[in-house]
Amino acid sequence: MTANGDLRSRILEQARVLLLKEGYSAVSMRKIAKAVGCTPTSIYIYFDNKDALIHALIEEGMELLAGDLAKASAPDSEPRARFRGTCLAFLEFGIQNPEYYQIMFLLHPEKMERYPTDKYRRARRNLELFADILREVRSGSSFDPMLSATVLWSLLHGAISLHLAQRLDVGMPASTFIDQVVEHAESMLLPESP
Amino acid sequence: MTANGDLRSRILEQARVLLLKEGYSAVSMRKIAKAVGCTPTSIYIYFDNKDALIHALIEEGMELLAGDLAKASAPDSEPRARFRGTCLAFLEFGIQNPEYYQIMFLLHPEKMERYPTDKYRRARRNLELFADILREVRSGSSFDPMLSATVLWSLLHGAISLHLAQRLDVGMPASTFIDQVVEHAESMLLPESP
Amino acid sequence: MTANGDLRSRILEQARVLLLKEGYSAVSMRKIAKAVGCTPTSIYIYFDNKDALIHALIEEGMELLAGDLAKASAPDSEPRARFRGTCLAFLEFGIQNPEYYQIMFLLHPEKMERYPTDKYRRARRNLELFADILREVRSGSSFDPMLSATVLWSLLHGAISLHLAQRLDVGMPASTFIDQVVEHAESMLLPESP
Amino acid sequence: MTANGDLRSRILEQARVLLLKEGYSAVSMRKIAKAVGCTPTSIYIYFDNKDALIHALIEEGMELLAGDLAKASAPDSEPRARFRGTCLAFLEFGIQNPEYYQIMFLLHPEKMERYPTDKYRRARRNLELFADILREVRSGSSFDPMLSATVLWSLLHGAISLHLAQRLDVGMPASTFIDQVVEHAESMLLPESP
DNA sequence: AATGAATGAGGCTTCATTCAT
DNA sequence: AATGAATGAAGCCTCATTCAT
Repeated sequence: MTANGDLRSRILEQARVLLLKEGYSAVSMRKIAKAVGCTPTSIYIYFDNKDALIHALIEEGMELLAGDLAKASAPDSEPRARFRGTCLAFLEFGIQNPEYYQIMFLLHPEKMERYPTDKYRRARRNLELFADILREVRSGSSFDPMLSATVLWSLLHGAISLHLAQRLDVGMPASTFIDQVVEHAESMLLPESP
Repeated sequence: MTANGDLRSRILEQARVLLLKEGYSAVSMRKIAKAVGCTPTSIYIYFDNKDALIHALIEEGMELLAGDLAKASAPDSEPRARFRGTCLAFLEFGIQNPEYYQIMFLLHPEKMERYPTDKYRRARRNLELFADILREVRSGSSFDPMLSATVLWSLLHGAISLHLAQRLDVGMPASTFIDQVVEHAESMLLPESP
Repeated sequence: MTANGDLRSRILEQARVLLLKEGYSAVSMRKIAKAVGCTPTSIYIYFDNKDALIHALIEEGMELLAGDLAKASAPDSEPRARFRGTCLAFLEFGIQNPEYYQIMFLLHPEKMERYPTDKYRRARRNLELFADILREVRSGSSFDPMLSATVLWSLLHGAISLHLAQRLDVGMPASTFIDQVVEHAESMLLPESP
Repeated sequence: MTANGDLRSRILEQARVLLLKEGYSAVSMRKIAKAVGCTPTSIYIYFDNKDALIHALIEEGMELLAGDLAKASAPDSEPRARFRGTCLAFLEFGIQNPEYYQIMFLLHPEKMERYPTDKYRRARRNLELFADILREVRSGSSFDPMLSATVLWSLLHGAISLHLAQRLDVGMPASTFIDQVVEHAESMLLPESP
């Protein structure tokens, strides 16, 4: 029983694996159960329904992303470096964890009817983090930090989305693209270095 | 007799409506048929299968977008204005036609197995359009136009995606956000105007 | 129009091709129409329904088989040779024309509800042919020719059926098997040659 | 609660009944479910898919036939009697269990795509049984037992097939025909008894 | 804590056929 | 002589979920 973790976490794990391998619409209670080695019914012991399971997964992803971003934005470095580092951390989270990213940011709320709205507020915090960094790095100049953070988020989100949807030029390595995105983010938001 | 217009276009229309109201995964042959007021079988008179139907919709969307972009990028105006106009046109297309945008740019190719690859090339042309405009507006400076166009596309795509997913600050009017995105796009890609 | 025969015969031809390529249950009015290059509706001009089409095909097959058997049983040769030749002709008809053989002898009458019973009588004539040959070759001895012919038919039919169902030993060439069947037929029905 | 017996065997039973009444191609999951009194979905609890259901039926038939043949070929009788008895047992199995015989020997492998090949090997064993008996009864004479067994099988199979397809002379009682087949089998394969 | 049995709804698709033109 | 439009029935199968045990 304790051998390979408790059932709840094994369910989440296999759901994630399935998500990664076959995409959201191919994830079903049945398939998860088969992958885990239990019955579909057992899943309902730990999760009210399929949405609740997905939400738990989103929760996990949020935690992970929050950790990555916190590390990258730690105030022990020069502001511009923190800006770059945080952008990079976000981009890399999306590219390294496509299954989390998909359910966290690519799923339409229409599919998440039963998702308690307050959970979404958590995503807002990432925005505030970006706003904070921008405030610091552009101290003095007059601008709307939340608005700029939103635009920045758009850029990063768009870059990840296109990459995950495999709609980017196939010839270009991901790392090159990511670097370029960060560079453009800088020239978009940071004052020309002296 | 049932109503007006030929069945084929009514099918496409209702498919679009459903797409808009309930999202891609809720669009089914049965539901379309019910919305149109015909039998599912009838749909197969006009479309080989579900994918073909979706692809016809994509085609329509591509046509529409191409028209919008062509108008906006017409060479009868000053380069910077064309840059702004084209960005705006893309953003507005996405926001005004969420159902088209979704199937055109948000669907994973995994769901589009039967989509002929040459159709995807058409999407690439939009990228080239942006690259052309960038080349013109930044003539002289050394940079990779396709790469910058890709980053620009990421920004625009990200902005539309977040808007469509209703993940933007609810307080802010869409037009404000759009304007800000275009402005940021300028400062990201255009040389500081003297 | 006259270029590639009239529609009726082209329909029959393509039905036969389909039957051969994909088996009975894959033959549909739609597929035939597509293969012919006309609409399913057009088929109904020449055939009342699907069964009628199949019956026409059966008719064709009966004609062909009758021809083959008539040639093989022509009274210009020695009785034993005619016996051998006629058996061989039947076996070869089945193996060379699996599509005809299938609908002529392997389809259950339950699927042929609308088949006029008098058509089946035609098949009986083949039986009589065998009976005639047996009568001749075993002139004098007392036996029931029709009964023996029926048993002979069973042997030949069984051999063809197993071959067509690919249930025979894969290692053995068809011609070897056929020869053996004829030889066994002889020892089953013909008096030991002096 | 619905009735008696566990659902799995009731499904198999009704499938058999349908097979008998309406033929293979009329056997559908829906019809089986309706006959049993459950939903089509329930069938999938016990069988992975339609083929698996049919294969289970084939399995049952194989078991039955194997039992019949084993009893008939038991080495407690005189060789010639065993020969006769085994032929008779095969013929009677086919005539008494038309629904089993149909799926076991009359279905084309093309319709049995998902049928594991090793299951077919089981059918081959019947052939070996006949070969063994022939070896014994014709000890001494030089002949190919497997080949002769195959021809014998053709005869028996053909006889059953024609009977099941109702293509035999309607006037003749089945038992007469069967007896004649066995007698002819003897004169085909056994040395003239002194 | 977990299962086995069952379901109703719905997924895409193909069938033979008809009817007005 | 031929078609285009349409249909109702049916094909296999998967879904999330529930309920009694």
